[in-house]
Amino acid sequence: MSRRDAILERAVEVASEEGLEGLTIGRLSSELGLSKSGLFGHFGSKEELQLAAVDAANVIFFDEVIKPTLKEPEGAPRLRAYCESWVGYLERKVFAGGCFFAAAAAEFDGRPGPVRDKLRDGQGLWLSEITKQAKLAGVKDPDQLVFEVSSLVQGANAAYQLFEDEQAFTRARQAIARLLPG
Amino acid sequence: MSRRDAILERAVEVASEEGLEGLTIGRLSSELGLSKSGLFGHFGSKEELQLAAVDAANVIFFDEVIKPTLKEPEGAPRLRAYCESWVGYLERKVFAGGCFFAAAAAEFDGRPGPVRDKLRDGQGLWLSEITKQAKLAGVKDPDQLVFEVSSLVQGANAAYQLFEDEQAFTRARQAIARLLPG
DNA sequence: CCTACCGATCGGTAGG
DNA sequence: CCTACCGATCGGTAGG
Repeated sequence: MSRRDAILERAVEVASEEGLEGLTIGRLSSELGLSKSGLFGHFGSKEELQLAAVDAANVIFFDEVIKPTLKEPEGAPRLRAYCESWVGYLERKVFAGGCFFAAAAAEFDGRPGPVRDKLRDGQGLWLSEITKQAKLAGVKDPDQLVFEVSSLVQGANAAYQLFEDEQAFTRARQAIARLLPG
Repeated sequence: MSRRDAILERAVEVASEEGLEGLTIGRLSSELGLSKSGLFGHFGSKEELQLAAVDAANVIFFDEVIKPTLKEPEGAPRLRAYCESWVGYLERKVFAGGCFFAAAAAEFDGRPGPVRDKLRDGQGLWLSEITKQAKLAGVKDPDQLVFEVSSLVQGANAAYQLFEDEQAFTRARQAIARLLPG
């Protein structure tokens, strides 16, 4: 693992807990025991550091959520696996501060620029992949189903983060089961 | 309207767009044309300003969402009115940056302290009021219903804020209609 | 990768 | 409510 990767590992953790704006160069460098300018040199600007952190979080999401489901056949089984894996990713607390993407989207949805664009594109890609599986599964209104599943997953994350409500994951699973075909 | 109220009106707007941490005393005072220490004197600390902004947002939420529904009889009609009013509040764009509470909760859910506590208590009160109406309406699992409705409303807010998807409000209404009794 | 520095801004205070 | 100030920290640069 390169030094850059080590920085990004810590950056993603900090950002999930305190936001992408809380990712200050001074704080991150002192936590990792290198100078500000040493860290800065790996990225060139704070915005580039934020973009790199989003890329690193996207890789983690792929490894933790998507990759383990790829053995399931496309259509209904894959759709079901995506949903279970997505809730499981929250339940396993992959990021210390809850879903990195929910936190980052809430923080940047009102700030136009490349960070917002990267977040939107990444989440858009994931939602369209679920939609594709819903279509293959013969769901009547795939966009509506994906809106509902996505809302329930986000809702479980928010309920757990604010109320420490562990039941939220079970509630999300129960609601999603009612929506899936079969 | 007192000067303090005028400050809070602007503070709530800024916080919905850029977060409660983006509410800097210097920025807010220059936007409102008074000195930093002049503004500071109304609150005493940044945290007190944030707490006052949450209180102000709670008042707006009550006036915009709850008050107009109080003419409906308790139980199923009130429950239905709460849901419609809650989605309508997003659709009407009461706050410039979307739901103040969703943004603030995402920002503070990882930061223990009085701001987080006030957000959690305010949202808890609202959720328990909806749950009460669901019980009166004879819903079998009121907590589950409220989890789902709340997720769908939050999901619509998030989808609109990140993707500018105006359809999200209709999708939330459609899903909620399937959950409500009658 | 480092030290040493820049101007700007932060939250907050003193004193009036 | 104001001016004037405090130490700390911000993102970023110069130079090695």
